Amino acid sequence: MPQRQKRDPLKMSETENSTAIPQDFDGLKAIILERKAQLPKRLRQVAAYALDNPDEIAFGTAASIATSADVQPSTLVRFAQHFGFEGFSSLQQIFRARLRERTPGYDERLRALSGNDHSKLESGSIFNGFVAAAHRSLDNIASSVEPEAFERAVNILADAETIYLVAKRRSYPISGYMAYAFGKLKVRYQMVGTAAGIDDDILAMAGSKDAAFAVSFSPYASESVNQAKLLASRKVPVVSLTDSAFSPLAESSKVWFELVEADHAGFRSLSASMAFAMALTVAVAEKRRRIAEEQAME
Amino acid sequence: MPQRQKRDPLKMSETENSTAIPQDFDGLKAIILERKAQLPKRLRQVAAYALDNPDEIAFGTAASIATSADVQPSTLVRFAQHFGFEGFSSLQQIFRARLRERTPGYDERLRALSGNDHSKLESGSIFNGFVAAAHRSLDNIASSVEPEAFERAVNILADAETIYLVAKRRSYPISGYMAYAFGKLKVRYQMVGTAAGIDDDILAMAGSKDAAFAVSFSPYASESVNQAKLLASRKVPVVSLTDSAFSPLAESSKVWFELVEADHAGFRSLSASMAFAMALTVAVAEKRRRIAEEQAME
DNA sequence: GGAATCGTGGAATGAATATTCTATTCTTCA
DNA sequence: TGAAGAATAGAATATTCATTCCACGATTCC
Repeated sequence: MPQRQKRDPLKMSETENSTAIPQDFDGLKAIILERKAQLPKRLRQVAAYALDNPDEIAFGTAASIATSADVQPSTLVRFAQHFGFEGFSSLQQIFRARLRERTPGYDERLRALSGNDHSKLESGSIFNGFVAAAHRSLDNIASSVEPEAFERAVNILADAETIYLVAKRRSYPISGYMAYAFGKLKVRYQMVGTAAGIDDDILAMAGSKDAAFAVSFSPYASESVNQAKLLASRKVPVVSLTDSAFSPLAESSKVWFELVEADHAGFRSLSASMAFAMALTVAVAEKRRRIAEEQAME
Repeated sequence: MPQRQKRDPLKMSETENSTAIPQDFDGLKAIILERKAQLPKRLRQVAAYALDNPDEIAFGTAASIATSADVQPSTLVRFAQHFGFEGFSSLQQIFRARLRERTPGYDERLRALSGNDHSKLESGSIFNGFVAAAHRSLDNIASSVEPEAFERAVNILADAETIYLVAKRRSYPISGYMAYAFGKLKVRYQMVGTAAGIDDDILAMAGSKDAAFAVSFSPYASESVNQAKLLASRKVPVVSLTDSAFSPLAESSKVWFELVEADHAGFRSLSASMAFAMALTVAVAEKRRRIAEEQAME
């Protein structure tokens, strides 16, 4: 990095007026947060980016960071000078020092997970418990979900005109999130079971060109099971996510996944299910994009 | 870093003869140690320096490192090329990546993932990516959520008569799941923003004896932000979950948590958020149970 | 409402950078 | 010993870099 000659000391005093130049990352973060309200538009944009992507600042070049943050390189320099630094490079040193000081040792991780500060407080152990359970759940699906089955599920859903999402109660947030993602990805979908009463009408529109994704964990919501059955009888291919090979959903499904969320104190979170749902959603969208590309080629 | 045109492929094959180019720091370290004995004098000098001062390699320039290691800059380039890299810069990336990935346990998981069957199929890599991202997210919250803040949040919500849940769009599944869990746990709650139009009426019922939990990630839904502001102005304590210190939610919140979900290919799942939400929900319910017990004793 | 200050975008600039090239020194084996 | 090859040092080069500068909008303040 260029180490230019120092600026005129007299001019320096103009900028470093009120507070001292921060010497470490925490100090810098504090000052940025303190002044964030008074910062001009672009500088605030840089501030937000810097605190959200400190690693990028540490390693990137002014040009690359500027592109990522959607700002001019000169804005980065102005930002640094605004906080009393000589230029962008000296600001960058703070971000680099932050990475240097961190001990990337095995010990730290171990302490963070088992014996960290959280366990000192009463609620802390609950927090730790759920984080650990989520880790276990993820380890679980990585091994229990068969790649071939996943591939088949993606193909089924990618070929569908409309994807019907069936989920109730505990599973509902999963389909809710998929609905959100499908919407963003421009994949046509239809949620089943939002408003009471009209479900049958919605399901009546489903045909063999469509597909469905059903989620239900024990104790299985009878509605979801029945709706999956109904769809299967109408030749709509069903992909399902459930927690047991004996799930009533399995019989109605062309492909189904067994996903057991690890629990903490009897409560299960949805961490692994969410990762699975997102993977499936994106994989389907990606597959569709590729199909569309191939068709455009012809 | 200068990205020159590729070298002559024929000349390339001279260098990258036997083994593949290492992709991570551990692999590089192994190869260096393996070949260290056969290395020429200056290259061995560089090898020793590199393994002893990895941070210097990560942050320094070729010139500065060369001076420290008492070597010519060109020697660094030759060293990098000796191990199959295109130049010094690409070797440096390895050292930088090492600092970026703060979690040592994560490396193993990633390698375990990329080595399993999933990577053979096209959709498999997407699946792996999201599982890995979820792991990273969980590692993140374990260190970024302060136990004291968590404790305060639990206290606020446990003392509330009714808990108002504020979330839109991407965050909606989180509050949806909390609503489900609160219902099972017999904690009085009220979702905000389900049916259009009546939100203001619902919020009008909230008072200082209640509390709110708001979730919003960038790009922040203006509705959520406004509703949190409104609640705060009505003396309703607000606990919030968001992804940046710059989140507009932070201003209105008594306690707020910064939780950045790791992304895969630009898509973020909700795995860590779900674990957090569940931990908070159960911790609140647990706290309430204890309060109720204490009152019963009197 | 006009002047003045501040913030911004974008091109210009020279310093610094990684890399290549070549002359020289050091090994190695006949 | 002496030639052939590898390894090295150091200058040369093209590129990239952070920074500066200036013109143009946007605010703010009389």
